[in-house]
Amino acid sequence: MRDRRHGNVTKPTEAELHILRCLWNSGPCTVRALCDALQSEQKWGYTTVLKFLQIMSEKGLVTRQPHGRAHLYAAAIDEDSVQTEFVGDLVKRVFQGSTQKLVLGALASGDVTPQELAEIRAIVENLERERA
Amino acid sequence: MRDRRHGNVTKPTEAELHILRCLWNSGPCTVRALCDALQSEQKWGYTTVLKFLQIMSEKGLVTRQPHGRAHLYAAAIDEDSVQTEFVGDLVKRVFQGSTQKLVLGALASGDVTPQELAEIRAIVENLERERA
DNA sequence: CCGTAAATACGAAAACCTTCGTATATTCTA
DNA sequence: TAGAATATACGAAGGTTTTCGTATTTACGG
Repeated sequence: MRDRRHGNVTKPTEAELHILRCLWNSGPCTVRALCDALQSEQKWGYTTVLKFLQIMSEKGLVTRQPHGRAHLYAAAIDEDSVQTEFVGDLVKRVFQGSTQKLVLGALASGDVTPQELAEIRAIVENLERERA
Repeated sequence: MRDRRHGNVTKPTEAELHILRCLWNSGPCTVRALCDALQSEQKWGYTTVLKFLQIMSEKGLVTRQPHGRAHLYAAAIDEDSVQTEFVGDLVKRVFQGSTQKLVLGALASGDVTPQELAEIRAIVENLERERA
């Protein structure tokens, strides 16, 4: 098994992210169920999805267990870890290491609703209080 | 010329980012100057860097103009655009469209200094004021 | 028990990215 | 001016990702 691990988690590819998102949202699925669930965003054939799952299984991104004649696949890593990893990567690669710049960029680039802004402010204030 | 444009900007690859970072920091460079400047982070051969620049030129990521016997290459897109694009992409791909979650993730994952926190809070407050 | 449908395994083609090697053109310089 | 540097152009090898096609196995219905 190839091992591209860097810190602790393998960074999923684009296709793998699609599948993981589905698994995170829907919980463990069979290949068929995944295909159906993905129907709206991806027009993948059955064997394509299966292949991805096999690869992801090898990489340790999903687990699988028998379920009748088929298998149930489940995400083996949680969404937060992946998010944290991608953020860290992005900060290093395009924000020259500055998390602050990333946050600024996100706020600037964005469609952040007033409610979200308020929530973000709350979080920041919380962090500041915690660290005081 | 291949065209992978999605919104308006072509998303640079890993190697391309290294080069762009250099160009953003140093301004227009010859291939040789780039090689030297990259020496610390990348051990690329001359022709490798040249090849990247040729590809990037085709993609519209850099411009070039004659300069003596050689050429001067310059970034054709600014850092902010690229940062914005990558953030937007990340939000869509791993934060299910929520900029807020990205910001939260960044703050959580991170080594953000107290000063940076304060600056971020200021920005948020500013945005809130602007929108009020 | 047999054939049909559904699931899995295997392998491979095409695209993209990284990385050079080599060949060619251009320019100093001794 | 001939040879040595230096630049550029071209092409190709090797790795990863995406995407299926086909072949094989498994299970159920008649």
